Amino acid sequence: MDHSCTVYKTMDYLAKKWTIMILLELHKGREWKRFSELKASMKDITPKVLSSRLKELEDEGLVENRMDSTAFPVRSEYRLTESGKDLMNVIHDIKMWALRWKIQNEPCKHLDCRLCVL
Amino acid sequence: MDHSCTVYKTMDYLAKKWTIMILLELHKGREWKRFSELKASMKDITPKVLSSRLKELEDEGLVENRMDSTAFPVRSEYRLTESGKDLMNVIHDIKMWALRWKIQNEPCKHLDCRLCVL
DNA sequence: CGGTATCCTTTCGGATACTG
DNA sequence: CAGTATCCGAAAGGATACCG
Repeated sequence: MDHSCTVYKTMDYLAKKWTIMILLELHKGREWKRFSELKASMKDITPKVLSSRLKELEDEGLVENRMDSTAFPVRSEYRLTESGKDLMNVIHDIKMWALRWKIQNEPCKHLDCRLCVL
Repeated sequence: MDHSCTVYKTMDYLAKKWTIMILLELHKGREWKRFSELKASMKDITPKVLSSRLKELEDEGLVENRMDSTAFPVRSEYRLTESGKDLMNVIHDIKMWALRWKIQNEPCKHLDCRLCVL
């Protein structure tokens, strides 16, 4: 397997567990979201996984973080970058493909599919 | 994590190791490709993984198989279905996104990026 | 040829406790 | 609050041998 393939590399982190959901949460509503807020919005995600996904997405340039260390407790927030927002269009294309060819699929349950911001 | 999300489910099998490469191989050149031919074209893939990926893709309706059991040795061939071909457009969109935002990436090495059928 | 069966290593992610 | 550290079980995938 060749990890130099740009498509492969992209899929590789996008498909990790929770990644899409995190992007989705960051895409909804207000820009900046706190760690605890993200955690609360995703039932069952563990802090370890959330932390490591956010770090990966930062490394890939899809997410940016700002921190206020002077505050106590420390305030840390995340949002999508421009490339992150643009990626949501691609994810939308994936959804459209799926709806074109997978009509027999059950609608998503964790979110109302019609309200899904994807 | 909710496995009812159609986007998540799609990403889930697309990002498995070798899947994209297999789709790419099926997308190139002649329609029907033999098992051994696919295997030979992907250095290092094991028969177990190739077999299981092809099965997943068949289950998802992206790939179809035809077999001639009367021949000896048995002749088995695979090709993309219509939805599989359509998915290549989505994969192309992913590539375009990556090229838009990841210009600093090294070009792919396993294939000449400019010749890549994606 | 076109796979399957078996074994084994590595990676992933869940659970939980802890800290500045 | 915003993570990190540790431990653990499950699952993925590589290596290899084998079979109709």
